[in-house]
Amino acid sequence: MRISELARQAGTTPRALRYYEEQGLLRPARLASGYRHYDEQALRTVRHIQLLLSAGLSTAAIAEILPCIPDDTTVLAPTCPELLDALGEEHARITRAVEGLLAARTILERLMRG
DNA sequence: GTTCTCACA
DNA sequence: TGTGAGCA
Repeated sequence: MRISELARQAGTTPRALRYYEEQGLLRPARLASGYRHYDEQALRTVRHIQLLLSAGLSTAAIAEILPCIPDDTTVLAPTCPELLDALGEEHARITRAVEGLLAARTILERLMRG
């Protein structure tokens, strides 16, 4: 399928798909016309990308994690043990971010109480 | 009509 | 990431 079709099925925009490619997250084939060509697998990959982005991961981190996710799975399988360290860092980063937000919320609550 | 690349305030 | 230009 072409870029607009994949974008439609994935609920995103062609712009975003080109960006993913630029970041090394997708490698669509090229038609003689120069148009990008995506297979059905691309849709699953895009969904994985969106899931990881929603988890707050950087495109760089996603580029490393993506190849460790089986093509046909919705769940993130621990196929690459060596990746656990990197994921642990992301987890720690998110934990720090959450703590920061909780602190910010506490300050706002105090301000609102007057 | 659709996609491509490149550039931008 | 959006938008527009200028092509093919």
